[in-house]
Amino acid sequence: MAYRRTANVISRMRDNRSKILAAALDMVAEGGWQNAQMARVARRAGVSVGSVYRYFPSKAALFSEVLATVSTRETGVLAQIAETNAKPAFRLRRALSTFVSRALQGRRMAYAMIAEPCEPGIDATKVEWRRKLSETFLKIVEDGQRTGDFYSGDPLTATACLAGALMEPLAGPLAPTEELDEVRVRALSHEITETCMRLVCTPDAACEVEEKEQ
Amino acid sequence: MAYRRTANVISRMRDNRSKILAAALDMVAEGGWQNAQMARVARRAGVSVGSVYRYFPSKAALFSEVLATVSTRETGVLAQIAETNAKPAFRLRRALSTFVSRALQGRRMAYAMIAEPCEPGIDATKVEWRRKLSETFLKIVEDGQRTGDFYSGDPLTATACLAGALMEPLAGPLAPTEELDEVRVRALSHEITETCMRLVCTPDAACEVEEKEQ
Amino acid sequence: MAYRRTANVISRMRDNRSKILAAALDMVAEGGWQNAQMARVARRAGVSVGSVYRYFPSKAALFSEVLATVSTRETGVLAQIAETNAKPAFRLRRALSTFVSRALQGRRMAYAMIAEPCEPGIDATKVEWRRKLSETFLKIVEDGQRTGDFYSGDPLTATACLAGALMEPLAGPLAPTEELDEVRVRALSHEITETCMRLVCTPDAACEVEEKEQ
Amino acid sequence: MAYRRTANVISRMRDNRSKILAAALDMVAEGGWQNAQMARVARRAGVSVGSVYRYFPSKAALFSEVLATVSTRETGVLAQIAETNAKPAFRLRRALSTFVSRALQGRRMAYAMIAEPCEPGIDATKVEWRRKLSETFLKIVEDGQRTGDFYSGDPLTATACLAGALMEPLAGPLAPTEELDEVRVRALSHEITETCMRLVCTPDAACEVEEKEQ
DNA sequence: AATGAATGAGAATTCATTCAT
DNA sequence: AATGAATGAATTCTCATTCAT
Repeated sequence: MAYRRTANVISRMRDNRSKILAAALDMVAEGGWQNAQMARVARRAGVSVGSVYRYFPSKAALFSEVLATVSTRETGVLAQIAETNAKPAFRLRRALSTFVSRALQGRRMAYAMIAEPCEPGIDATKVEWRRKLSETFLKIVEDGQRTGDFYSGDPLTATACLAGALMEPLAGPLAPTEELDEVRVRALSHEITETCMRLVCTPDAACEVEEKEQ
Repeated sequence: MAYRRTANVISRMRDNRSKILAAALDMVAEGGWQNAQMARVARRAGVSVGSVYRYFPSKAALFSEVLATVSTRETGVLAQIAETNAKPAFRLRRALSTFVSRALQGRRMAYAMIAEPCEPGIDATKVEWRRKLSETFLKIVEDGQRTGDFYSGDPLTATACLAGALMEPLAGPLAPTEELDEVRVRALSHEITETCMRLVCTPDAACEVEEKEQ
Repeated sequence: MAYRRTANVISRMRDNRSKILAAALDMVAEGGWQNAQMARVARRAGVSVGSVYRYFPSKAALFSEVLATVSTRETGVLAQIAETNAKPAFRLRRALSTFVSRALQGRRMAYAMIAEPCEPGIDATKVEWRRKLSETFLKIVEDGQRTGDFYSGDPLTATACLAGALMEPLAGPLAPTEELDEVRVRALSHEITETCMRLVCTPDAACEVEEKEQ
Repeated sequence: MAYRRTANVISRMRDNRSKILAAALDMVAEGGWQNAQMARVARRAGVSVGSVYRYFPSKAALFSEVLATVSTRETGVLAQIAETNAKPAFRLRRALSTFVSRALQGRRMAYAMIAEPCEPGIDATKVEWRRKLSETFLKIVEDGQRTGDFYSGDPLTATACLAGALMEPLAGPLAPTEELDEVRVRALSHEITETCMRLVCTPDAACEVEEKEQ
């Protein structure tokens, strides 16, 4: 009995923690960082404000975790691509276009992650997320440098540039006010991907891949 | 007499407006957007809160102007480089490394301009600053495409990528917590510049320039 | 246990809301709309400013409710009289004199309700109060028109005129600066009532009633 | 020379005072009491803020005078009617309908004078204006009582009631949000006038007059 | 007499966090 | 463990009035 009760309590706790985190994530996904007040999160999660503070020591901690969650999800998708055995240029192109496509879907959240100002306290985690995103490209870049398909040079700088070059041209189009049709999305996606490719990939290697893709 | 009186009043007014703007700019340069409260700005400028509102209709307006001032200053420097008659690749390399160097000096301000979240009301101007920065590279990129030194493709995407690739690898090092020595600054500067070059510039054209530079 | 706890909390909440409302009402009753600052209300109610905002979304909302409370109280008294089975003229006279008497007691509040300017945000409710006051007379007037004791004509205009004719001669005497003795109060009350009677009631019907009253 | 200079100065002073007063009046006539800030008045009058304070010791003083000006203008029109030799009931009806018509033209100003909350400091003058309006009817009422056309009773109360009965039903229709067409204006005007007549005028006397008017 | 820049007290409102129950 | 009422510091913005020039 005692054991089961404990188990229930723990699982209820897990539940609450998850519910709160999910609620917070949803709010950001819908209204960005501005939407994010502790009381609202609590209400949305169906718990009290006090409970939010039981599981998260502060607002910054909660939303940092939200950011980290999304960060992990997105970099996870890219990491899978990075671990393939395909040619580095192929993997890179795939990773880049995947990032752009996913951003242009979940737009509001992507905007929050990429361009929207957030609470100063969450800031550090945002930097971390950008670092992680860079890192995701690291394996691909290193592989490419090894095969000679990619330029040599400090791979950390290269990947950071990659991340920036990927996000910056998205900032405008992701803005909540912007209207995006299917055609524009495709064009944007292609253009950004190809431009970013050049950042690390020699023209020859890049071309070769394109042929293979077809 | 009347003339001088008027002149004095006007110059005092100019003074005050400038003093307020300068104070606001200094505060951002020292403590980022977080430092930015109207009352503090007033005190620092040596005027009353009301006077701040005489010259700037709102907090957002004041700090937008701060942002615009820095933006104009920085893009101005780059624009001068862009208008040179040198080879596009040369101009580009010069512009890129100038941007990085200047950022790594005024670090706190650069961090505010590049990575730190700001008030939503100021955000619009921040977007504008990023757009202007992209635009600064536009002339160079178009020239380079014309001469064939640069890759073809949508120049607007290319310049946005350029801006992102330039700023992103700076975000980490600029963070107020980071320690930077002379050596690291140089390495960083060189590495970022060369990586960004590749985004738009064919390897041949890029090399050629390097020789010329020496 | 749990039940009692909940009950206590709820009753405490009711208490606080009431305390705040009561405090706000008292302040108006003592110093009119000028006395009405959120911080002062909070202090007087013995709660924090934040608590005031927990129960009332804005200053306008709080004081609108104050106004509505008084409005309901006063029109309630009159409505009871209106629903009597007595002759319309009798009911009307009774309602009018009751209104005047009550106003000449709670003078400061009556002044606030009748003559003192209030914040524009509260104004809508003040208009509503005047409308309600008119409406209170509506049943009596319609009954009187049916029995032929009252003049015919648009009853809505008649009741509005009635309300105005009732309040206007009170505005001066209610002014906080004015001194009122018992005699003057009586005379005023009688005079106003009888004058207002004539607005809707034919002389014959009015007289008849007077006899009955004695 | 000196004399003429003085004369000029004085006339310029008169000019300025008038200009300021006129500007203030216009502002109220256009946007009500809310529109009324000293700086705006100054700008509109084409003088400096300081000059406004040269001629009017305070905001309350300025706008009290605005109120008094309009008050005088309106009561003046009514006073002329009151001084006629026509039958009291005729004069009264004429005065009442004139008041209503004029109000339904200059609506914004009428709203400010009758229904809109104003600055507390102007309050006293507003009471005064209402008193003056009452007083305007005094001569007519006294004449009517003398001829026996009007009911007897305290004429001061009667006239105050008259003023209230006249203004109250106007408060709603004058609201800046309300739409008024020609038909409604006529109906309103007639209804209010006739209802107010009954306040002081016996039915017989009132009828007689109507015939004469035709 | 005129100017208008400067003043600064005040007022409303927000929301992360705490803690008694 | 859960609740959610209470807290109150912090911040922006307004505008009548003053006074040096």
